[in-house]
Amino acid sequence: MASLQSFMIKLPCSVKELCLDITLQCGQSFRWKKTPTGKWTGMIHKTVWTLSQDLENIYCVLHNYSQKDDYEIICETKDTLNSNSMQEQNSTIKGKRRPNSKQISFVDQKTYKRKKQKIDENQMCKLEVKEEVAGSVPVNVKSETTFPHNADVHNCQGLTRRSQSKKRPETLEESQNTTKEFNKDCRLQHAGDSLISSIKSEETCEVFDTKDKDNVSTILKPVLAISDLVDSCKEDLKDFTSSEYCNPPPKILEYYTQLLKSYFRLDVSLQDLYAEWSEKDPNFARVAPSFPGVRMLDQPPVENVFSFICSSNNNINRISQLVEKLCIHFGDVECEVDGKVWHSFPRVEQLCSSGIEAKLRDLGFGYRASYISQSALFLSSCGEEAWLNSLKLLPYEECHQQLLKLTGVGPKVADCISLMSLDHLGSIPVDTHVFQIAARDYLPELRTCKTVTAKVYAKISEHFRHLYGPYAGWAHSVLFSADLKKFSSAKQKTGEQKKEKKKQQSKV
DNA sequence: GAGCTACCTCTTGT
DNA sequence: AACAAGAGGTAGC
Repeated sequence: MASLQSFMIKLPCSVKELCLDITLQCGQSFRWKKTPTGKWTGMIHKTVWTLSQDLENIYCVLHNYSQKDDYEIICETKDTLNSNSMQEQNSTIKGKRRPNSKQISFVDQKTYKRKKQKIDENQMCKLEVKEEVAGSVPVNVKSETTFPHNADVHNCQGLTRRSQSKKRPETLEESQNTTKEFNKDCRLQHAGDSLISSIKSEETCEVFDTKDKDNVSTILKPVLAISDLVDSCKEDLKDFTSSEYCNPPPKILEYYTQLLKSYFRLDVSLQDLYAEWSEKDPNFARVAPSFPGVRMLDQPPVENVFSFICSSNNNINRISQLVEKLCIHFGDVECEVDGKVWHSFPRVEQLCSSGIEAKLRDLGFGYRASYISQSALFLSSCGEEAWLNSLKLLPYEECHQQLLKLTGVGPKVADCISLMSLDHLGSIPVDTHVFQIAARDYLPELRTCKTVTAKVYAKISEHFRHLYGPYAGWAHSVLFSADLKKFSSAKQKTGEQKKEKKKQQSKV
């Protein structure tokens, strides 16, 4: 394995805009693992990250950064990033990206890894060029102190920002000062030490009152273990002063920052959308405060296709196990983090090998084994990821129809893929949960239906699309998260259910 | 075309 | 302990 380095990117992003704890375990993505310290480790395309957050920022540590990537990233993204930002400007209204905008996916830019293998032989020559491109930044020197780059590229529209961007330090002394300054800045400014200690008791979660009365209290109430959040933040402050991180050139930071922003779709202002949906739907308004920052990820389509083929008749835990098996047995080794080896999600060609169906059956995929092997062959014949990406340009209905050609992909899975990796943000995947929610809270006439037939499916998805508009799929995921069993403790602690619990306890 | 059922395996509930 | 039901469905009849 090439020598790999780590660095950290701090993304200014309110927990109201992105809540990792909900977003990463509400069944969109199956590869994020929560560490004992409450952080999240997982992969974004071929990069391995550990993420944590406090109320105002997301801290992202990249584990498998290789300086060998520099040259290609700098050269290949120079144009695409520019064209992307231009497209973003063109397609942005009041901090929101227009749904179905024909934006070039970040995934398309990430083919550099494969190309990288081809030019590895010429690496030395390339690296020399790289230094010229990168300018005066000493990419090969591991700095004594790390500077958390809070560059302008981090500026997300519609997101709250604590600190303004700072000038990059020129000398070691400057760097140290800036680091100190940054650490000071990075602390929970609204929450003093007394708050940090008091916040650990559960009661104070309800009255999380700070100088910022911008309803932080109502947001973070029950669903998050706030003490965990604060603990993890404290730990990150320690991490920032660590010398284990390298100091990559600004272009590289820009590239990876863009990768993160793209993955989390941070160009969309969630708070605006929540307000809009709450106005349209009292039920949403009731549920939303306990489930802030539930955001649709922009995931690699190939990974999504096979992950959701595994999802049929399975719960999230088991889907995660199956996806993990796919990666371990057919993907490439990327790096090791805290003793765990991370594998990339297999490419289509890796899922086309002979005898794969039998192997998958042995691994416990059951009847999904043949779906996976057939779909892999189909994708291989029609252009793999490029074909999937081309579906972004089609109207939603056509995209949906095309996806149904894949064996093992029915209406629900097709909608998951459309919504989570093909930019069709109005797609509503109707599963048993959504069916139950719809019958219970929106369409009582469905209560007599035993199963989700095509007719019922269409009725439910159209209802939600009409109710919520172009980002209906995002709103649906909030309702879906609120209904998930794993978050039921959050619901229990809210409102009347909490009172009922107390009553019952006092009776005993 | 609408509706029913088998399908793999694992977890959860009784 | 043993068994049934259900799990973010789909294909085939």
